[in-house]
Amino acid sequence: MPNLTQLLTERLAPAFAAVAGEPTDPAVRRSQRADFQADGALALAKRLGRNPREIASEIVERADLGDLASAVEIAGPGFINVTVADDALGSLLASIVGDERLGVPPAVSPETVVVDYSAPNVAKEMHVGNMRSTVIGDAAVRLLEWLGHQIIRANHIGDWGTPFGMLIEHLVDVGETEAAHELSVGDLDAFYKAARRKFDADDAFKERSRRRVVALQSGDEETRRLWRLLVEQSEAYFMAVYERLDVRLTEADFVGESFYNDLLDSVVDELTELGLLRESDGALCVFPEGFTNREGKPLPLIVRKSDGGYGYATTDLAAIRYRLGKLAATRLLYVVGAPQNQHLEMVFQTAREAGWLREPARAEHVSFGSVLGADGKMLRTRAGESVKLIDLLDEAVERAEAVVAEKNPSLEGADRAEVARIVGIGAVKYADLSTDRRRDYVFDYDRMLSFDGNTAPYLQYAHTRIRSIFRRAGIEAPAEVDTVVVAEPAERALALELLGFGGVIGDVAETLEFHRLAGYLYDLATTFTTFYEQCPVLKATGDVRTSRLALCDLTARTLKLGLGLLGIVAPDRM
RNA sequence: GCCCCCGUAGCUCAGCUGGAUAGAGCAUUCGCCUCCUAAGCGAAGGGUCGCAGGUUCGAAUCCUGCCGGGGGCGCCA
Repeated sequence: MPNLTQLLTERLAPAFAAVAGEPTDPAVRRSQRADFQADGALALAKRLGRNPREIASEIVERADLGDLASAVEIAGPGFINVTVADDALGSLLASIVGDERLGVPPAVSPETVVVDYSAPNVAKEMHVGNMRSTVIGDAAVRLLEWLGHQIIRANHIGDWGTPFGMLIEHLVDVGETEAAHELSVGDLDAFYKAARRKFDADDAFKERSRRRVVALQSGDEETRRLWRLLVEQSEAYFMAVYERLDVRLTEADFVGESFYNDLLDSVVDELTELGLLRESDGALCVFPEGFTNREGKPLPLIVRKSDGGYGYATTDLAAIRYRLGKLAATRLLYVVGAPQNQHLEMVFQTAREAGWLREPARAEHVSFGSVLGADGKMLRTRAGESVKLIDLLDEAVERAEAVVAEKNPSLEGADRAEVARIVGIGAVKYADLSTDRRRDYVFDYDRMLSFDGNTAPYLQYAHTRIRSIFRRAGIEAPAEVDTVVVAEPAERALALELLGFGGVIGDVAETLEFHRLAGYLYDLATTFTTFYEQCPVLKATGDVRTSRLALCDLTARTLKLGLGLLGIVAPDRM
């Protein structure tokens, strides 16, 4: 069952086409004056050089809205206002009562989508920047998977490059057992910094590190073993953080930079054959169309450094070629911070020029802004260091537990701890997902854990409140209904809101603007509470009671599903 | 110098391909618990949509130029 906006668009489209002489978008949207308004007549009038109200009335005469609309009016300069018939609302809702997918069909043409996200660096702490990538990427994975796409999770961890000479030498100095311990308990920054300190202060160590890089790159077995130890211990730690965060990433999703090592030579070969490489200051570069440097000259993407080594650009090119070729993906999502925008666009453009990236395949930079502290600057500890993600999460859960303990003293022990975890983690994720990802946002525990406003706890609570209706009454939600009664204004408003879910999902699947889904869920929850205040459920009788129960259940399921697609759990009680 | 992102109520944010009197939450003020969880609901006040032009029936939204904030601009990733 398509969503209402789509349904109205389909019904109006023939009339628009007839008047326009060609396919024309009716431009249907929700309205404050009526249920929906179609604004297409105005644009059409401009194009035809005619009076918009006349156009609108011709369209209305021709349009066959059948039983869908109870009133169609022309207002203002030429808006077509549509009031949906109560019977239509009732039967549309009834049709999704028994549907697990709430009326949202799977994608018509499923794609293979690679989602590149999280990407922490080996032997480096996970911080809030990794969190945004992880949380947004996880939401993308959940949503697109639910829509039936084939998802390949790509955790492009930083497991290669010059720092590893230094890290391995430090590992040797500290001793494998001790180093493994340090890394697995999550003291990654200390390990990295110690190595860095020695590297900066000790020339002999620096020299050892350089030789070690060469050994690593030439495949020296002992060096590779030590390297793998570093990677594995770090991965074990990352997995612990992912578990805490409750995201879908698994061990199998670690496909680090090192994975592409063997493919780098062939990337250079292919780019050479294509004539895309040029030598510049000793380095081999691609100069993708449309990018210039500060002198206005073509901007290079350095494919091979003047010392013969490869950098991250080459790895990214190998990865995009691999994903489009070997993995046959048609959609590539790079959930990476905004500063990388130009680099990624250059990689995409190069892939186009190389013929790897062709329609209908597409690559998208799912860009995001920074997490700021209360001072409006990048989030830091009092000591000025970047905040460990795991500490951030622990504090959120701790604060959530205090709030839960205060609000609901009857919840104790393991139950309370579990609710605190769900609320705390949910609050952090929701704060991240509920504002436009491109913008920076201020990290504020008090606001994100508030039960008022557009927060996870508010939505989670709205869900539990509905569940408690059924629990207290000792009844099940109706498995099916013939129709849903929408006599009261609050019932109508809720019905319209519920039927908007599919449209939002489609929109977000395309734009990956998860704050729109968040905003929808918040609107739904507030619309529900109004309904709940004005329309007694358990005290109602007959069909009214049944349909109100159905409205409650549909709301709860929509909230649970919607939050679930954002990676947030909606508990039954809290 | 060039490029990208951002600028909306005191604060934190929405505002979907330009559409009707710019919406929430917090904070402030007022009202509502013999009634399905008051962890809630209702109402009020609060806006030169950074500034100035332009496009048009119509601009927070599109274009141009400024102002302010952040980021990027060749061998780190």
